[in-house]
Amino acid sequence: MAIIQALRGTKDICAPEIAYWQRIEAVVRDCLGRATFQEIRTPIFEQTNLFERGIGEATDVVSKEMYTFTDRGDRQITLRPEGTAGAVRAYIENKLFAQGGVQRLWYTGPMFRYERPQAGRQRQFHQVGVEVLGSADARADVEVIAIATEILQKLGLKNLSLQLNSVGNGEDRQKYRAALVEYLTPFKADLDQDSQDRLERNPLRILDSKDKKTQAIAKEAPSILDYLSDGSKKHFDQVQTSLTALGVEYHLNPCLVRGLDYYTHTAFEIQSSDLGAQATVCGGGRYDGLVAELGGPDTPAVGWAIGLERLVILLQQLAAAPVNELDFYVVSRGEKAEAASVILAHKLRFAGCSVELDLSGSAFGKQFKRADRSGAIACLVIGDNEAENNQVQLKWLQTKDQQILAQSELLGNIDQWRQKINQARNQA
RNA sequence: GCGAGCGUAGCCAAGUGGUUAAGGCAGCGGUUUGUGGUACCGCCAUUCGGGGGUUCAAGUCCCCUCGUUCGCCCCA
Repeated sequence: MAIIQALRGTKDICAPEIAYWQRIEAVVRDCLGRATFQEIRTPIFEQTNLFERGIGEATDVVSKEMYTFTDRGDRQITLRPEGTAGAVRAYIENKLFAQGGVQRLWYTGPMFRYERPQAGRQRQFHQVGVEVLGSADARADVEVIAIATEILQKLGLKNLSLQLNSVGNGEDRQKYRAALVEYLTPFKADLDQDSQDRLERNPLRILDSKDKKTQAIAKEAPSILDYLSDGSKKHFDQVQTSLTALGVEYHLNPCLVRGLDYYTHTAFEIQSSDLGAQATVCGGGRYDGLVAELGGPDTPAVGWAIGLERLVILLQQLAAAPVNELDFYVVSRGEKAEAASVILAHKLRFAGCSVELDLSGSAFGKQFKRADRSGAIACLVIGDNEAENNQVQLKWLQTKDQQILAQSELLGNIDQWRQKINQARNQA
């Protein structure tokens, strides 16, 4: 009980699981790199102010989920709960807009929200996100959505659905909000408690309540799509037409409302049916007002974030983690032989082989047992005899064939030996 | 912040008030002092997340606490 453990809602990512993370990172880097996105690394904490202004003080994230503290210089500091605000701050502060044209940025790293942990939800979690700044073109929305689907597809994920909506511009939303409140007010007594509370504060969120009675009422509510201005409507039509032309399937969901205040026009989520209650794998949308809100030039933008823990959960359901392929397992016995073993192992690694060296000093029998379990293709044996003659015994673990070689022969023709290793591996 | 379930070895666990806490996997040692995947044998929890209480007697019942899981809320 005296052991110190990781804080609630945080965890260590260890051996078999780490393979999924590395695979995700590789796919993400590849897809975003080819689409000319530049990685940006911003601080993990920022002035509390940034999130209050950017995300919105009334949102749940800001009002009750932030890790906020005062540092030794009396500064109000918050561990970032999401990545967009920091990326936009960096865009403004570094005057990336001065380079002209469109900036395509991506980031990855830990985010922090003080919430009760649950399946697919932690206090420290990780996101990959993209932000395209400086274009109001519907193609930017489409590009970004298409890349998200590409990443998920290349990871082999199934059972995903893209939910799509438009929340219009500020003016559209205000009109719609008034109409919605007008519609809902007569039903107020029939709404669930949370929704009643939200009627004034944040009525749009009532639309995606999980309460059955509320859902039935929300189903008949006026749709935001009927309140879009001509410009908003045209933008959204272009997005939809283009997605269809691309073959990206989507479900129009007028009840989709996102929890951060900065969204305008296109809003979307990619959900999985294999995740339990926290079904959203990727969420994003357009945020044309945020850059100006944070003190930058008026700059339209669109982006998304993917929750990496949730991806890992899905990948784990699909297939076991790949194990590292091992070429050689080196066993040795005796003082001279043991001294030779570490040198041989290192030289083989330097030549490009993967090599595990048995350090146990136990009997050969035990070392062979471990060699067998290591998954290595070949075992290299150095005992007193071999050490005496600068030789090594090479044992093929699958066939049990073995042969004595000069160490110089093995190292001198290592490419040929590696070919044989690969042949043996492919036959297995 | 609210609700429910769970916490026995590194892992999976049996145990539902009564003498010494099953079993399996992994690990270590041996049969086999230079040759593995099988088999057999041995070792591996003075103690059941922590604290308090009830009782002649508690892993087992009660209270508190911590952790964990799932759900609500919210979101990635």
